[in-house]
Amino acid sequence: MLRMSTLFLRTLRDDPADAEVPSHRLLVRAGYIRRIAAGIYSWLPLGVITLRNIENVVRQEMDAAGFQEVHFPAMLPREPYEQTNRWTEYGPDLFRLQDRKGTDYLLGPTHEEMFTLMVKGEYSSYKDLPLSLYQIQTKYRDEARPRSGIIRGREFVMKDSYSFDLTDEGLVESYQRHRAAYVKTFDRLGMKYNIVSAVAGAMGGSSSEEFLAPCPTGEDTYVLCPQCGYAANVEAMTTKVSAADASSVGALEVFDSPNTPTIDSLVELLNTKFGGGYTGASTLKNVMLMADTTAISVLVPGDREVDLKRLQANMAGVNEIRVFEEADFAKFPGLVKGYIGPQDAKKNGITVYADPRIAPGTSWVTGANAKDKHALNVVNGRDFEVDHYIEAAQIREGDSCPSCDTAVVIDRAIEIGHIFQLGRKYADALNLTVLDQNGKSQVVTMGSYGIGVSRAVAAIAEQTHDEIGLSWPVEVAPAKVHLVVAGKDDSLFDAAEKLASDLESRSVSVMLDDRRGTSPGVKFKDAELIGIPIIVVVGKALEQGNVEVRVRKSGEKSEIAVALAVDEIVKTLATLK
RNA sequence: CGGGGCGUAGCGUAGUGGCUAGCGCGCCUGCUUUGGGAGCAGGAGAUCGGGAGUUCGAAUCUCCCCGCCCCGACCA
Repeated sequence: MLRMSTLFLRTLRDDPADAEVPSHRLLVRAGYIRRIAAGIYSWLPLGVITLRNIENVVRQEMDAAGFQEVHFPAMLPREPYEQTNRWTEYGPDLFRLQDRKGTDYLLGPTHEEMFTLMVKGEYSSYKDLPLSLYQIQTKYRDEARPRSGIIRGREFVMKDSYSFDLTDEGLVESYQRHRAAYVKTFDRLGMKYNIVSAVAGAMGGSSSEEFLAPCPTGEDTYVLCPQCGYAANVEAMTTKVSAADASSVGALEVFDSPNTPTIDSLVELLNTKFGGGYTGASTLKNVMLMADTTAISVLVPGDREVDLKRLQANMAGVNEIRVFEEADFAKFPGLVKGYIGPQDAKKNGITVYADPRIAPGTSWVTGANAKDKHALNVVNGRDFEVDHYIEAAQIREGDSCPSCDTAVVIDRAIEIGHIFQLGRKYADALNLTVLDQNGKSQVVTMGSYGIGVSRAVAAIAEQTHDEIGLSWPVEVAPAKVHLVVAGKDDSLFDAAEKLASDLESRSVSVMLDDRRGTSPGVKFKDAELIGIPIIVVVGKALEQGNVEVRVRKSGEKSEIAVALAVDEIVKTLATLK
């Protein structure tokens, strides 16, 4: 039982000045967390209990799925990360340190290497597979910009699992088992979430999905189809455009277009010169970029920007994409800034990437590779060639769903889970092999699965709070019942003590506000701020032998005879999520 | 890393060169009060982020440094 008379807790009446998003503001005000440094937080008793509750739900569901818990240190030696090249690849996001002898260590940002090596150390037969291991552990990433309280911290608690299989089919099965376990976990945590397709990215995996908790303060943008349920991270959204028939399009025509540095000014000129009907979407934008050391041009419709994040996510093996600078243009004298078209790309030694919207046979207005000149009727496949099609254009609300053509909606969310099929990258690098039935050595294939446990505290707070405070789902709350003594009479305190122990004997955890001399108003405000799902008031109604039961989320109140209160509360709890 | 903002008691803040750095919340003592952040009286609590400088005099002006927040870049 938590007693407020002695609980290490101080609620704040004012919002902390450094907190902006609701979860951060309320978790600090209600005394769950305190900031220590940018992106680094301490957990006070209420916070620790809440975090543990989430951990336990996660742990129970992992165990129920047959995955086994292990634990690694947070501080790790350099060598394994050297072998997978991540000591270098991870870059400045990796916290590094040295011991007294000058030997390098790191604080683990994720533990693929350690899990791979652990399995390698114990297992060497196909008979031992499949295997899934997990841990709940503190991770460290020196984020360029920690933000939004515990939504993106530099130290955070994560559950990470890894599956080990002999075959690709086995990997798919392990992946599905993790997916199912995640569904159960997030359901129990009372979260709203969408499972969206994600880009596997540099990790080299094939299939990847994210569990996104929708909320306005989320940092991830995703599309959702209201018709068929298609959901994808913006980066993974695909565009379905069919080829056009260009046989009736006239020959390419170059025309004078002075002073048309922008798409708008070009469209205006087109409409004056060639009659109405031209829009930004009629024009073809040529964006020059450096993909590592290669100069590329990316084609998108003139009314859309290139989404560098999407482009990068879809460009395997490229570390850095940046826009052309003056020095780059200087190296390609054939490119006339502001008047670039794909027609001469080959001649200029430029690799052409095009968004799928630039379908074969489509006809465009674009630069003519000469100052103050544009070209009309520039047809893909006839007047220029595309080397690679790639999802590059910015996605908009109303774009059509790739599976059913309905207009999609765009929403924001917090990423709370990510599952993906890693494949053999780490097993290869660290030489994790087992003998198969024929006695032949086979490289193991892996999956990797994460849940942001401390982030889930924030995500749940974001999704469930209201204007007066937090409002936890039953499984997560630091206690199930917040018992408030409203009044000064000893009989009230005695009745509350009795009710509290009766509840606890029925496994209903209680936080008892047994503070003497604290006014009822203060106790009510605190209860609402702290967000325990049921608030029971032992006060003036006791004269009639009643207590008042309030449901935090709905605000419903009812008076119940003390004798019936425990049963009634147990019943009410069962109806709440 | 680029842009913007900020740093005064545990929290929220006032104070643009001049007296002992002010107020609210919280905290301590006493009395009163107890169903919606109580009242009165008394009290404790500050290296004004740090350093250097300008000045008779600096929280306030100048320079350097540190830290924090927001937007963007970045982020399996």
